[in-house]
Amino acid sequence: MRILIVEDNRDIAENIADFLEPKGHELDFAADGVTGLHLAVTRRFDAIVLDLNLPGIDGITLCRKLRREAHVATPVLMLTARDQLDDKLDGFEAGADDYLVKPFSVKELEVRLHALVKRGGVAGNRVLHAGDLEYNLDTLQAKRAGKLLDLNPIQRKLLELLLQNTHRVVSREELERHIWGDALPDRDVLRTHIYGLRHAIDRNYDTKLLHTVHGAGYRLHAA
Amino acid sequence: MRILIVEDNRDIAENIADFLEPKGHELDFAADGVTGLHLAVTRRFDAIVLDLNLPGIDGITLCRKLRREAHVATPVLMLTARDQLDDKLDGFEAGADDYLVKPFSVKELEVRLHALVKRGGVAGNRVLHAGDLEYNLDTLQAKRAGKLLDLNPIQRKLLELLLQNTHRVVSREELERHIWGDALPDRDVLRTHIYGLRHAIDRNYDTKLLHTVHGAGYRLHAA
DNA sequence: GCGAGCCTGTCAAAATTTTGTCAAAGTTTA
DNA sequence: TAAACTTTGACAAAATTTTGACAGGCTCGC
Repeated sequence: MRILIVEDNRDIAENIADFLEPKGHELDFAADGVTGLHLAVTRRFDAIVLDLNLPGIDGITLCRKLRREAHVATPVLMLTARDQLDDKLDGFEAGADDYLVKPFSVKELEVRLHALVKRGGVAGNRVLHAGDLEYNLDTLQAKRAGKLLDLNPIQRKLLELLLQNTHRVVSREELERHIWGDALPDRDVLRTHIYGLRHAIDRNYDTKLLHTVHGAGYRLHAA
Repeated sequence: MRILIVEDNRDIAENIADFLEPKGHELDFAADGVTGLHLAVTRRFDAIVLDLNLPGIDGITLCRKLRREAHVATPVLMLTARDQLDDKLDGFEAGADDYLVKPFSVKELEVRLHALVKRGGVAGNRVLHAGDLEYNLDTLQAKRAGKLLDLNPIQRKLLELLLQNTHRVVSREELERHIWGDALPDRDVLRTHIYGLRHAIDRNYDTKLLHTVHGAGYRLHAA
């Protein structure tokens, strides 16, 4: 599961990480409300763990914004201190789906997250766009002008990163790291994959979307 | 709210009563599983509080019977001891909607009950669909084009997760964790089970529903 | 403006990885 | 014990990734 942890207490965050990451969950962290909100709306998560007390924006406000303004339906689990029991009702009112009282067992957290995701997992449906090109992160389908494109895994990863950065040039190295992590290949394999992606995306269309910026990288944009 | 408390510990039951009854809730009590089950099916409640350890029938069994046999959809909140954390997963699997670890604050119990009822015992949707394929979570029967399919337990779990995510690609790892939890098998057993499920679902039909997304996972969808 | 040297595009064949298939051997359950 | 279920393993098929070789394009110093 992809989980966002919004928690300013480093110890708690680490505790959670130590327990959940070995189990194969992917975690992202935010130490304050603003960062948390930003991550929550720009990326896709299966669940969000939200501390009630945060620097910047407090948890309840964040949750409310998420639901009312950003229309993000990702399940939210709130962390509250024992003496904030009364705030919980507000939490539910703001759109939280569950909560946990500190101190809590990480195991319990995991169980609850599972339950949440199982129950409400429908949310998602994030789609990236650029011109008449779109890419659905859930179905992993890419379309151009409504027509399905046939992409292989590496092409999909390339497209994902490029679409998340349509506003700027993405360097070769960024692309390489996005695909291979730190184990970069020792030859210039990327060239071939860009070639393939370009074919898939632009071959049959007049307006080209994938542009090369010599010496800098690539950029995906209409016009 | 009308609430059924199934709890053999008299002290705990009294505690709950002392807190909730003055607030205007109507409580019924059962001190063992059989009585609890009987009350749960013969009367109407807004929520049921269920101890995991009960004389007669244990909580999980009771819950499962309630959902699978008696088709009662009333929200269930389970009470577990700290060291029964592992049972919780079973609890959710059996159809519980929430749980609380003993010792707990009665106030917290009330908050959770409120949340559960508000959510409307949403659990609802006990039948999952995709195209002309359907799977009933209560009876555990799967049908394609109205015809019963013969599935084994692992195939059912696969189908369940895939149907809960008809819109998106489900990774091999997600599927594996759904079936085996953290004790993943060290060989690629999943392959064989997917093969089996595919046979059961698609073999005799023209439109295939179970699709492989190479390098990413599987996806169940019509068309 | 000119060419050397680097960067990038092109493509097909080879190498590798992933997935499908199925029967037989083990294991659990009724 | 029999029946049902799960795991193992071996091979086939499909798809993807890498390799390598050559061509064209871009930049920069001269």
